[in-house]
Amino acid sequence: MSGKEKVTIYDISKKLNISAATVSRALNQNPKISEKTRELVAKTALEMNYKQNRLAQALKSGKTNNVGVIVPYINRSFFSSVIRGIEEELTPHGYHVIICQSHEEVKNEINQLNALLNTQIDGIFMSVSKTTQNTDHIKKALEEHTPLVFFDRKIEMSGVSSVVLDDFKAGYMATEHLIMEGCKKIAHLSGDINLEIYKNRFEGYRSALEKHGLTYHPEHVIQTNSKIESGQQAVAQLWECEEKPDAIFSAGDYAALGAIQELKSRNIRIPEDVCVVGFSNEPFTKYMELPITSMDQTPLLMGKIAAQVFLEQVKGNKTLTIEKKVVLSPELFVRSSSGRSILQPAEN
Amino acid sequence: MSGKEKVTIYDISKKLNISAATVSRALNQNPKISEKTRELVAKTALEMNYKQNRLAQALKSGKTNNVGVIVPYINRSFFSSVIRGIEEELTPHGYHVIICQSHEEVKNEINQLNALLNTQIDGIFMSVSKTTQNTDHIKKALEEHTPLVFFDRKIEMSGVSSVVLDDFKAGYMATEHLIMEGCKKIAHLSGDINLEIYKNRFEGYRSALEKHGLTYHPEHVIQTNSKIESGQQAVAQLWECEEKPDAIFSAGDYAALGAIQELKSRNIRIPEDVCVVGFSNEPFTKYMELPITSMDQTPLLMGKIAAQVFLEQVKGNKTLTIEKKVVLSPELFVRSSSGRSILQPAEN
DNA sequence: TTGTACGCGTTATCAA
DNA sequence: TTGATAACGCGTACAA
Repeated sequence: MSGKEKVTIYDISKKLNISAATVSRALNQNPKISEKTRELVAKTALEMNYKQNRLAQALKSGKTNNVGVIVPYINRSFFSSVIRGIEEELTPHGYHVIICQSHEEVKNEINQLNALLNTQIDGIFMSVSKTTQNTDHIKKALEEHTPLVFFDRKIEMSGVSSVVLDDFKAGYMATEHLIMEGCKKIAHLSGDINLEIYKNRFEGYRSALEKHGLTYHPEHVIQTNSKIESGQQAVAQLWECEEKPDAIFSAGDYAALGAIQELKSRNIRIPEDVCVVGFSNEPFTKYMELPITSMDQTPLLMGKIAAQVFLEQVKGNKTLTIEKKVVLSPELFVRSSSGRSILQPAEN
Repeated sequence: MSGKEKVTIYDISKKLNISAATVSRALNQNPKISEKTRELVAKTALEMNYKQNRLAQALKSGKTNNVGVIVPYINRSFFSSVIRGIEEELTPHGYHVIICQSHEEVKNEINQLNALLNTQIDGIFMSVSKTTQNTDHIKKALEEHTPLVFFDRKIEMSGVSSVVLDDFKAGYMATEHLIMEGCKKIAHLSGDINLEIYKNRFEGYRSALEKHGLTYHPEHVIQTNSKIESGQQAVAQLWECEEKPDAIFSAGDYAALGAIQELKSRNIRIPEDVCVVGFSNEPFTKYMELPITSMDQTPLLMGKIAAQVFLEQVKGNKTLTIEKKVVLSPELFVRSSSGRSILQPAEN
């Protein structure tokens, strides 16, 4: 009903016969303004349906109050939960979160990153794509002095903060759990070893084997991607070995699911004959008829901490860049796919 | 290495001893500029690592080249696929997509909507939250003359375009499929009837029953939410009826999953004793040991069409608002949970 | 306590 | 073909 065209502080100032500066000050709770005018302006602004033009404000102040998040996919439970964590922490501080997907393609990652920088974002949170080898685009971004926080999948560079999972520990814990369940020949479905996280999970697996005096069989380690099919193929390949595994620790839930499907089709009992552990604690792992044991990465916490690191960075002295590396501990949710000792199905 | 501070067209103009206006024109492929200066400017801009300040440009032009998408949750396969569709269609036109979540809360929906409008977005795509009854915030948004396109969950208002699924048809198809499989007593797990989509699915269900001469039992319709538990409870409730159902058409996949879990725990065979059909074609439906028949909402297409509707709107005459209502046809993926006649498990 | 004037980076209009 | 200048909407030193 009220105004069709955008109303500015100038319109308000004309109506009230005061200067635009006064209106601006009144609206921004500037202390040196009379209570009377402040109220009058507030009232009039409301009446005229005034909306602050954040573009102009941002252009002036150099701050947009927007932060960008770049993730491979938004529909992975892990990533969407991290985003949720960032949102929850940043919203009270007036920040708005812009979400971008790289779809695991560096090309998109570069585009999204540049788009965000061009839009004059106040900070960037990112988890690099699997195909990111060259890091020039990230180095260039750093030159712009936009705070950058890596989470989960980081790239090692000085001056950049990161919040990641202790993937080594996670790999170690998962493997040790399988050993405790009595497994002796534990196979590992690894992810792309180019990514630190998968390398660390693998190292943790290997270390646990060693610690417990189990021999490491290189042919029991199969590289998979996050697809169900690759888990199926991995099992097919593993069962060609003369030494068949009695457990599988998968670095991803989807591959674990595929492995389970393939094992079942071969009439191998789970967990009696083979125990399976996945990674990420995707919701479906607990929905399954045979719920899958999985490693939780505490994504909500990861997002919140990443946001806190960012806030410290912008609140602090701008000229000095602080580098903060946070490492979170994983949590194993033991379910029927590996819980031989569990009598009743777990609640989680 | 190059520049620490932001370089502007003014810096370039000083370096080349030409006016900033000329630089701007050269950069914007303005026809009345000599080829020589154009190249010179382009080269210098690159050298100086010039980046256009989109904020300033947006302030000037009134266009940000950003569009906003508001969905209840980003980690639902359906919504993330729609977003993907919008992205694919809009990226080639230079638009960038800002994603927001309402978490099914009107309060958040209002906040996100206002935040987007304040950021001077060029258009908004939205799927309203379940709790949205009052539509004042949307009406207010319309007054700002920002193109708005509803998808999936719309609110009926004149002058607003929408792209939705033919939910009546979907409900009808699902039910008819069950009838074809020989089911006579089909129960329905409905969603929140306040939302048009769920109401239409229910109407479709009812219409199919009628068409095929089956009696409608009100006690066979249970309202559920999108949680697994509500599906379990619904079955518990249904099996208290004297007339036990021999099929279940659920308006959501999660409720369908819960229903299946409960049926199994009661040793009821699927699909022999009871057939189950879900809705949304969430990925997990085909991962299950017993894959679930589900209705696909062609989300990718829905996103693309919504984007096209938006493009038509901004390309066309601004003063006249066009209203376009697109209705898409659903597609049923028949799987083991209802496919009695299927001998081999379906591929999809 | 309030007003004046300027700048943020860009583009568009008018002259030259 | 190019230059000078105003304008987009806001915030803020400086002056009053």
